[in-house]
Amino acid sequence: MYRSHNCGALRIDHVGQEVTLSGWVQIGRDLGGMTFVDLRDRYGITQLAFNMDDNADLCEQARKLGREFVIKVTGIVNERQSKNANRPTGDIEIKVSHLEVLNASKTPPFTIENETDGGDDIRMKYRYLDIRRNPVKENLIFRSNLAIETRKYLAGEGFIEVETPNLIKSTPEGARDFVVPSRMNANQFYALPQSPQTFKQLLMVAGMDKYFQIVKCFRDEDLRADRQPEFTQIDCEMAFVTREDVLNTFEGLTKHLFSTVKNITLDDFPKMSYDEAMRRFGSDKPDLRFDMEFIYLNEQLKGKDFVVFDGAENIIGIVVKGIADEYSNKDLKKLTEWVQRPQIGAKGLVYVKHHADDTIKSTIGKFFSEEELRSVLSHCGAEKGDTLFVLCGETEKTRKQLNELRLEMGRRLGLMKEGDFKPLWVIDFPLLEWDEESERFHAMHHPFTSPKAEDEERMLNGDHETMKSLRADAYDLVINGSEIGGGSIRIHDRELQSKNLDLLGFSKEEAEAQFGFLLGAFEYGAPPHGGIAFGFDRLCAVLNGQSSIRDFIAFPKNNQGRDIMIDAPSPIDDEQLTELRLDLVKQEE
RNA sequence: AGUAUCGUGACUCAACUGGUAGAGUGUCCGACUGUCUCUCGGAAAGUUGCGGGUUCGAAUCCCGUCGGUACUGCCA
Repeated sequence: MYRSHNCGALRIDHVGQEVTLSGWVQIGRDLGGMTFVDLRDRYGITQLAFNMDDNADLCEQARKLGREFVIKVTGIVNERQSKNANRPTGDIEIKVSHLEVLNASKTPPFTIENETDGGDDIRMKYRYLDIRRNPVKENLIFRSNLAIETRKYLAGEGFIEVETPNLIKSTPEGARDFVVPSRMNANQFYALPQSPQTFKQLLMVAGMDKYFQIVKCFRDEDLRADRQPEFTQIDCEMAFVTREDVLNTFEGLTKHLFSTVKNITLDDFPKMSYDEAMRRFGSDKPDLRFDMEFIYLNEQLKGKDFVVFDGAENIIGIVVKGIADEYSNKDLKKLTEWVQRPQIGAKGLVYVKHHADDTIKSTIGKFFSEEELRSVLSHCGAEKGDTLFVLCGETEKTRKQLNELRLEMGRRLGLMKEGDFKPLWVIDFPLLEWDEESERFHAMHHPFTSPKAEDEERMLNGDHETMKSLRADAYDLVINGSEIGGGSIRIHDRELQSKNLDLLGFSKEEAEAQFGFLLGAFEYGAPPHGGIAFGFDRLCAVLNGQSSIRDFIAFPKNNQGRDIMIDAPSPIDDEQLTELRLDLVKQEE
């Protein structure tokens, strides 16, 4: 027997019992006459006590233990003479009578402690040691709880979990596919799924009614802190539903998860159209933890012979509370440079400071009288101490830039408070997106998304401009400015689906070759259906107020998509290549 | 692919912006009978990622390269 209890289990009531514990040596404290060893496992830390007077040999053995040795001990639970209130097991210790080293350990490259993590590269290389650390360990436990509660809730709602294949067919739409050569079918390839999209729709045609799956998805695109090449979705599809049914189900799921895993009760989620989100916040995933809403200032600021404003399509501002006296000219210059960085690309930054002493200072003082500036400030609801920031230019770009500034100011002023959760449904996304480069439409969500019922007629007959204005029955859940997931009501009519593929630039033959199986299925009684998918990794991170999903994944990949620990991807044998009938092209430059 | 930033003992960082590479943690040795980040004494440990260049002199400046991270492009 390796253990009768774990290292987090023993309390004062166990005093007198003989127990056996196994675990890792966290640290030893050698006091000469006696030695204490902290024994750690997933559940906690228990102190082991060795005394020279009781058993000198054993005490000598304990002194020789190094960090991260795996040991097994047997002994009597004793009440401590000096207790440690900081640990759940702090009232007791084990008076060890038997010690066995199950496995020695080299000194780890970084110490297994909450704070003293090494750099990212060394943590990833020794991920199995990193996971021994409390923060990472707890993240993985949190993830597990979230998955278990998701299954509980959806099962309770009558959903069934169906697995879909990982070796599927490559499609040109959307992200790049990871591709797997087929040995048995020479010169042909599977693709790993970017999502189980078509399969879950086929399950609806198959009458499975309410499907879900916690499933790995794969996209061969560049990585970010919140993006991995393989990631996990809570994927779901329902038949005979409207948008409201889908939203209600997943609002219910989200509330359930917050309440069971975080003990937080969420109010009903507000809804906002895509257009409104873009207009008020310049983003399709606005962070509603703070306001700083956009204020449109064409009327107030145009026609005063300031060419920059007069030539702009739109002039938009935000009011930042209470920084007028805090931000020096130098600070504002730095902020201006910040918005001028190529990543944001604003031409300049106009500000109007309303100081606490009621004076006004502005970059556009030359072009506007003080009275005019005061009137603008009051139009914007700015008070003493506030600063109005203004960007101008082409509407879409300006909104995007001002969104970045808004988020930056929110960060600087500490308005993104930990423990504050502001969910939002963004609805009525555009159906199609015009891509200048390829001169064709892309599906904004995906090619199976249904237009809103009232737009269906226009979709069938409209011209190019009409197509740009079509709205889809598509929706995203946004929490604290992070896109948690999205979905749509799907097309279930063969003709409408064909039309949509046609708009997306597929010829009849291409459409048949790529999606024939789905179009065919639609001819055998496809029910109206819709669904949604949540990014599971991102949900874990957002619930914990973190922006990186890596520490919620046991073995994540780095920026280059590499697994540092196992060193993948890697070359393969010539034999394997031959078997797969693959030739490698020499890399040039 | 681009931009920014970082790379210094095992780990985390410092080194006055060009003038003898240091500290904490860890490791090793020794002392210590109630510690719990034990304490105290001592020791070992560095080709400053790599390759060039400028200079009397480079961790520091320049060029290149490799690697980490963040962002942009990209990601229905």
